[in-house]
Amino acid sequence: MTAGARLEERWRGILAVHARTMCEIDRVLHPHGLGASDFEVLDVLATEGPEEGAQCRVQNLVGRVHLSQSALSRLIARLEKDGLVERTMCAEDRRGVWVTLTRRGRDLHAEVLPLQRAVLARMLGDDDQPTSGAGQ
Amino acid sequence: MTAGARLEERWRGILAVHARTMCEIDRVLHPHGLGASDFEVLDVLATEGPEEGAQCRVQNLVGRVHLSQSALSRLIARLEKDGLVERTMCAEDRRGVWVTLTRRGRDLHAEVLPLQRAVLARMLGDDDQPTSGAGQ
DNA sequence: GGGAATTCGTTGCACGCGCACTAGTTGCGA
DNA sequence: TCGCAACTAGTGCGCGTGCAACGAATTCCC
Repeated sequence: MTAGARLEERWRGILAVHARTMCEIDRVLHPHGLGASDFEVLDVLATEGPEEGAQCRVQNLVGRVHLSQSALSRLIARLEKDGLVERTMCAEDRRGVWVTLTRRGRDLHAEVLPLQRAVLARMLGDDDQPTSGAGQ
Repeated sequence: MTAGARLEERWRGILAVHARTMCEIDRVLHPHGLGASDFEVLDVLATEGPEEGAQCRVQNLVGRVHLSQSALSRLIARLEKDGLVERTMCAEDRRGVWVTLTRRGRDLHAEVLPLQRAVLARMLGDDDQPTSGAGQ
């Protein structure tokens, strides 16, 4: 009984932190034409292959971001339209698609990374589970 | 530098737990015609006023669930359409709207609460921050 | 008392998401 | 060699969400 309530409380804390942080990341990234999911993909791409021209399959990305394949597919299409990534056919397995970060995408990621980190520091570093109605 | 990476790691952990738990709650609740947000509202309503006929303003709900007013407004409309809540005019402040849990809504909440708690126990009770690629 | 500013809930609109399905490719066994 | 299952990525569709604008009611302040 108390254990259930404790779990509930913890869950609400996670919900609160997630909502506020996500919302803030969105707000900070929006002026740069990105959403939180967009950044997540860019970040994975930049982390996976720091060197120029590093490639990554869509399938590989699905496991690392919290999106369905369809959502990821469309998101990559938007990113490509904005010139941040490029899609190239995989010669070895013609079903697969290589996704590569363009120079522009890499630069944009480097530009907004500090902003995202600042939000994280502000939201997570301070307190991470305001138990009851602490702040607005 | 390391602090930033640590923050990033923690954030990814929160993201992962949130996504998996939320998704699982959705899956468990869906057969009962509810989504995670629906349950959240029902739960707040049931917690706020355990007694029959307890009322709550929409405005009051906005601060407790992580949704915009517009989303909440439509959600309540859906809940009302399903006969789980009722909207009545507030005589004192005619702008406001009282939201009351119906008998059916209260019963449904009592029915699915254990399911949600079970998911929470399974997702949160076990481990809450898988540092790196621990599980699928 | 009367008009401006504020608050409350709803609605028009566009967009991102997941589910189910499709098209194309590969691997395996008969 | 053929056929079938498994897999990869993309697409049609419906839906829930947030932003901005709106109408209605209230409060403030002169």
